[in-house]
Amino acid sequence: MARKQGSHADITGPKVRAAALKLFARHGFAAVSMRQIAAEVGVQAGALYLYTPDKQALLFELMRGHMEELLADWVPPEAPPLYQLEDFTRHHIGFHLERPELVFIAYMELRNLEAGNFAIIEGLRRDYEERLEAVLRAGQAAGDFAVPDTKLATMAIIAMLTGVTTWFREGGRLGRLEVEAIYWDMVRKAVAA
Amino acid sequence: MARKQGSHADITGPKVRAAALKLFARHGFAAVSMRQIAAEVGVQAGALYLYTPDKQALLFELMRGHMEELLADWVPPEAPPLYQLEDFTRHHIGFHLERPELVFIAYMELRNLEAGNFAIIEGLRRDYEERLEAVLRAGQAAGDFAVPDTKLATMAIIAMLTGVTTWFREGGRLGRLEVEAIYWDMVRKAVAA
DNA sequence: GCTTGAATTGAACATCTGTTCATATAGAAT
DNA sequence: ATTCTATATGAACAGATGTTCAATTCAAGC
Repeated sequence: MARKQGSHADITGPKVRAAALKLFARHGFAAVSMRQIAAEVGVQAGALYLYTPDKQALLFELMRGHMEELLADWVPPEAPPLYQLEDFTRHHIGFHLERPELVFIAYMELRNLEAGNFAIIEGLRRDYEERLEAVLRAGQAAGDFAVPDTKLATMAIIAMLTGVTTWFREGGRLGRLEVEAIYWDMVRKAVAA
Repeated sequence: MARKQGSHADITGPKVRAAALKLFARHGFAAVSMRQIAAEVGVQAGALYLYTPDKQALLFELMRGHMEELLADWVPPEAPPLYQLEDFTRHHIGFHLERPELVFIAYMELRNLEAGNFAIIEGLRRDYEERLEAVLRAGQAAGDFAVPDTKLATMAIIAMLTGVTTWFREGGRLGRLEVEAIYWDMVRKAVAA
C-alpha cells in the first residue's frame, strides 16, 4: 500500500516541516536522522525528498521563516522612544514565548548551517538588532535614556529578554503578561536617564 | 614513569579532553565523531578508551568540571549587597569571557546529557543561580534594591551577562574591563531602588 | 473503464558510527 | 639482557547515515 487516503502533498509538506521542527528542537539537528523525521510523518525516508532538496534545506527554511516572521511582527510604532522600547520588550517576550521550538533552533543550530545559509540568517538577526538599537539611539538623543553604549545595551536587552524562554513554563507561578511587566520594569530602569 | 614525550598518559589524557572541548564547541557533540577527536589528538580511535569510558563521559566531565569551577570561583564577599552584586557581575563576565568554548558547550549540549548526568549539571546550575538570588534578596530586604521578583531578576541578570560571550571579541572596540563597567551600570540601574 | 501522473515505497549505495579486543611496541624495572 | 606493563594500533563488529531511483500505487480526468 504505497499511498494512504488523504495523504497529499499539501498535507505531507507541512507535516514534514512540523516533524523536523519538533525533532530538531528536541534532539538537535545533527542527532536527528531523516528516517526519524520520516517515521514522525508516517512515511518512508525517500518520500521526504519530494518536499525538501536535503536535510540542510529543512533546517535553513525553518530558521529563515522564523527570522522573517520575527522581522515582520514588529516595526517601531509612531511614538516616543520610551514607548517604542516598551512595545519592543513586550512583543519580543510574547513572540518568543509563542514559538519556543523555533527560538531554540534559531539559537542552537546556527553552527549547523552551511556558510551561505549562515550568512543569510546572521543578516536577518542583525536587522532585528539594528531595529532595537535605533530605538535606543533615538531615546539617547532625546535625553530619555542614558545608556553607556547603545550597541551593548542592544545585546544586553535582547539576551535578557530571550532568556525568558529558558525558564518560562505555561501555567507556572507567573503569566505572560506579568512576566512582560516585570521585565519591562527592569529594562526601563536599566536604560533610564 | 616518564616515557617518550607525547606518547604518555599524562600527556594524552589532557590532549583528549582539549580535543573534545575544541571540537564539541565548534561542531556540537552529536556532530563530532570519536575518530575526529582521535585525529585531533594524533592517535587512533581505540586509544581514546584508555582515557574515557565513552563519548558521553567525555561531554559530562567537561561540563561538570566547568560548573564546579564556576561555583568555586565566586563566593559572595563580606560586603553590602550592592557591592556583592557588582562583584558577581564582574566575576561572571570575566569568568565566561575566559572560557568561551566551555560556556558554549555548557549551554548548548545539555540535551545531549543522559538523564542522570543532566540532573547533576542542572543541580550545579541551580546552585549558582541561587547564590545570585540570595544577594538580590538580601539587597531587597535592606532596601538597596527594588526588584519586582528576585527569581526573575536572577534569570534576567544571568542571561544578560552570559550573552556577552556571543558577541565579545578580543581586540575589538571595547576591552573586558570596559565591558564589565558598562554591564555593571545597566545591572545596577535595573535593580536600583 | 482507461489513462495519466503525482505520491510513495523499498531496496540499494557507499560511507560513517561508537565500541571492543587481540596484537604490537617501547620505556622501566629487574 | 630480560621481563614487565602501560600505551597504542588496526581490524572487526553490527548497525546507522543521507540520498537516489526504479518500481508501484492510487485518485482524478477523460
